[in-house]
Amino acid sequence: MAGDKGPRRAPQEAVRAVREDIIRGVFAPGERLTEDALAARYGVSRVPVREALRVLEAEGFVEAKPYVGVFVKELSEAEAEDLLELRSVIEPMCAARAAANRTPEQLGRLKELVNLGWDAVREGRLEEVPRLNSRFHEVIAEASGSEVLGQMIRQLSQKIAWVYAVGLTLRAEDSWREHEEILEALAASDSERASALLGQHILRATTAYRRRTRESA
Amino acid sequence: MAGDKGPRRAPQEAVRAVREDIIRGVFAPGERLTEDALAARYGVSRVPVREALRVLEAEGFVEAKPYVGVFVKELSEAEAEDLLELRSVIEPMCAARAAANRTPEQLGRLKELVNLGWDAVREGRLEEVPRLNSRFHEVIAEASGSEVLGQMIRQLSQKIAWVYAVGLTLRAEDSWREHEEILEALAASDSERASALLGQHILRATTAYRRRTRESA
DNA sequence: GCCACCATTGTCGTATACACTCCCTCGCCC
DNA sequence: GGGCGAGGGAGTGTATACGACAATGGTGGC
Repeated sequence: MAGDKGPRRAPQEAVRAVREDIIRGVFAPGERLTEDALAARYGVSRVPVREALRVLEAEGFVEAKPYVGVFVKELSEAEAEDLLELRSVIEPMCAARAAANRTPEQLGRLKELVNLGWDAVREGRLEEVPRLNSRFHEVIAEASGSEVLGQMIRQLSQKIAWVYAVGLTLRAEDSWREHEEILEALAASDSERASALLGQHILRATTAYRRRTRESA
Repeated sequence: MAGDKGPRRAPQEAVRAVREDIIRGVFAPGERLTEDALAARYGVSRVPVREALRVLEAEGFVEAKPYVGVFVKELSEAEAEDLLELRSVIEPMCAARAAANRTPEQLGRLKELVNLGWDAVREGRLEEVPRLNSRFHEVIAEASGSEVLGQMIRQLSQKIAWVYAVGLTLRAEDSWREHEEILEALAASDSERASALLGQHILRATTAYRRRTRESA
């Protein structure tokens, strides 16, 4: 099943697969992940799985206890707040550089993502929205031109997506309307406007998250 | 040498060891790291070394090319700027929470680090200063109480130390005097002062770095 | 003399096999 | 009947072995 497509780079694929499954909620927080089960699930040996789990541990998605096993981490309310606050200061910085350094190719990908996002929202396929949301922000990070900044944002964005997925998804239409405005600013190479819009965008997302978590409490 | 002490967790030690060697300049940027050589260097097999290299790749210290090998990354001027700017916004946030959540034990460790730092500076052992510097900031991150924030700062701090180590170390006395003042603010549970001082501290460090890199250019 | 092609070598990628540790269960003793 | 200790099972940690790919050097042809 998994061995027919790409025998070249198994661990990298395993990292993506496990991380996606964690974000999508296939593996619940606190759940124990056995190397053997994951190896069977992805049709590879234990060695690539081990490497993948190590990477995910470094990224903060799982926690490994020696001779016991790896467990999916549990996000507390406080940590979710930290993630959102962190993003609220880093993303505007990123957007300002993206407006200056973006390439036409990246702009095209952003346009495509905005279209896909709108379609998903209109057709009610809300389970696809968080992933598109993450990708939109990842491309902006890539467009900033800074590899360090991009890597930081990438990890952060993935964790944010996780937080959102755990607590369901709301505020989808507004979010994608704002994405569209940000795209326009990037197309016009307007650094200040892009930075300001992204700041507002994150602020509203943060507020929405807080309101939602307080409702559930 | 390595097999007699702890048979429990070899890869974690390998990660620390390789990262330290990269930061200390034992492995120069662009240098090729062979798994076999590292395995022999630390007295373990290739498997733990592979896991360690994967973690370091996720952290951004090395880059792996399939079937070719792993290479120590090369930091550009722009990326160094990004790291410093990133720290300048994250650390004050971290200091404010540390002032509120610190434990007496953590405060004690900070005091000890300040003393060690002063001693190292006075006795002219400047090669030890970057590591103490990193640890000071890492303990503050730990004292913030946020695991997510702590992990972010930890990675960031290590890369900053790397940047500093590559371009030699200056401004040592001022840095540790400022560390002492920050410590006082933390002891007094003064969130605002701690945050403000750390902001100044990072700003001055950034300025010093920029000046130094422009002098060398 | 120069360029292209091929063999060789070195290194990574993966699978298999074994040793050690933790946890759970069963039996024994108090 | 309850608590404690030993034994077995499950799973991780590590080492070894083999296959796959890229880089390099040599040889043949042009």
